[in-house]
Amino acid sequence: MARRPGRPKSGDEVLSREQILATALQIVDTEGIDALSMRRLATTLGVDPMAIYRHLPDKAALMDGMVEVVFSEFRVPRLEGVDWKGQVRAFAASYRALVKSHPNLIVYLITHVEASAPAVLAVGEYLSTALVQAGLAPLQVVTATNLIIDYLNGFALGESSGMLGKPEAYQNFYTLLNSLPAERYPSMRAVYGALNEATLQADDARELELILAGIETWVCA
Amino acid sequence: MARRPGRPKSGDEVLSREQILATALQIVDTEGIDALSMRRLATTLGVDPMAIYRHLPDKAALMDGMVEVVFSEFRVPRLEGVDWKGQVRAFAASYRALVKSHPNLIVYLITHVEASAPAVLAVGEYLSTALVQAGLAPLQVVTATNLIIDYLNGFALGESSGMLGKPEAYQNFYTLLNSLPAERYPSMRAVYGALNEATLQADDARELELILAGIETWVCA
DNA sequence: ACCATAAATCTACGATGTAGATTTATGGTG
DNA sequence: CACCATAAATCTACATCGTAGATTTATGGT
Repeated sequence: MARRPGRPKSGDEVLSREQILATALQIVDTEGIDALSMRRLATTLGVDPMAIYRHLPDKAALMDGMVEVVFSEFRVPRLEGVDWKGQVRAFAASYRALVKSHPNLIVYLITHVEASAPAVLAVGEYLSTALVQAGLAPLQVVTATNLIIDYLNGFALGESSGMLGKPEAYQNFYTLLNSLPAERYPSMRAVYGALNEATLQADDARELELILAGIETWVCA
Repeated sequence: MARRPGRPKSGDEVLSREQILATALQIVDTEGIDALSMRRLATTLGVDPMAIYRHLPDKAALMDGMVEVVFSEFRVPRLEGVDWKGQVRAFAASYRALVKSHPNLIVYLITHVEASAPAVLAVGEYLSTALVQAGLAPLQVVTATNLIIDYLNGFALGESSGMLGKPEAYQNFYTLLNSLPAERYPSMRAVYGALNEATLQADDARELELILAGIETWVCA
C-alpha cells in the first residue's frame, strides 16, 4: 500500500501504536463506532490491515487502547480554597467534558474501564479527599462516591443515546404526551405542561445539586 | 432443517415472532450477547437462518424486539398507603430486579430504550405521581426523576461490567490499593482501610437513600 | 559474507448479516 | 376440476469482518 514490505530504512517513518490509536479515535469520533473496522482503519492509515497487528494484538486491544487514550486526557481539576461542593462540581464538569468530547465512544468507555486504571484511582482519591474534608464517615464517603459516579455514567449514557442529546427528541416527547388521552398520564401532563423546553434544557447540573443537597444532610448530622 | 420449504399445512406449527424473541433472549441470558448470531439462533430454533427474516426485518429489529419483551415484563409496583419514599424504593427495587434478570442485555437495553415505549411512559407517570404527592414543584419533579433514572442506569451498568458484580474484584481492588505507595492515595487508604468487604456489599440501597435525603430537603423547603 | 530480526505485505479461512431465487403446498377462484 | 397468487420456509451466493500463516525486503550486528 503506502510502504513496501521489508525492514524500514533508518529515516523511514514507521507505524506507531499512538498513531494507530489516534486515527482510530478520529474515525470513531467522525463516523461512529460501527465505522471502525481493522480494514477501514488500515486504509485510512495507508497501510495493510495486518500491519496493525504488529502493534496491537487484536481488535479488543485496539478498543481498550482508545479507552486508555481518552482517559489519559482526563485531568482531575486542581483547586485551592474551594469547599467540597465546589470540588465535586468541578469534577463533574470535567467528566462531562470528557465524555462529550468523544460521544461515540461513551458506551464502550463506560463499560470497559478498569478499576486499576490510574485515572480511576485518581478520581477515587479526588472525591474521597473532598468528601472526607466535608466531614463524612468512611462508609458515607464510599456511598457518595459511588452515587456520583453512577449518576454521571447514567447521565452520559442518556445523553449519548437516550431522549436527551438530540433537541428534536423533546419535541417528539411533547407531541406524544399531548396525543395520548388526557386521563392516561395525568401527573406527567401536569408536570411537563407547566414547563417549557428552554427551562428543561437550561441547566445540566440540577441533578448534581440534588445529590449535593443529600450529602449535605450527612454533613450536618 | 426441521421443516421442509413450502406453505405450512393447516395444523402445522409455524415459527412466530414471539418464539424467536424468546429463544434469542434465552441464548443471550445463558451464553452472552456475543453468542447471539442469526445462524446460531436459527440452529437453536431448528430452522434455516433466513426463516427468521419472515418475522423480523433484520438483526436490529431482533435486538429491539428483545428490549421490547424485557420491558414488557416490567410492572410498576402498585402500592396503597405508602409514602413517596416507599414508592420510589419499590420502583428502584423493581427496576434492579428487571436488569438483574437479563444481565447480558443490560447495556443494549439501556442504550436502546425508546422514550415512546409504553413502559417508559408508565415509569415517568409513576415517579411523577409519587414526587408530586411529595410536594415538589414541576421542575423539581423532572430533575428528581431524571436523577433517579440516571442513577439506576449507571448502577446497573457498573454492576454488569464494572468493579461491582464480581466479588473477587473487591479483593483485587484492596490488594491493588495496598500495593501502592502509602502516600500516593492517602484518602482512599484511610476510607477503605476503615471498612471491610462485608460492610461495603451489605446494602445496595445506600445510594438511593442519599438521593431520597436530597429530595427531602426540597420537600421541607 | 552471513544471518537473525523488524516491519510490513499477501493470501486465505471461517464467521457474519442478508439479498435474491427457489421450493412446496395451501386455499380461493374460474 | 384446473389454475394460480400466496405463505413459509429453504438454498445459494456475496460482501465484509477479524485474523492466522507464510512471504517479502532490507537492516544492523557478527
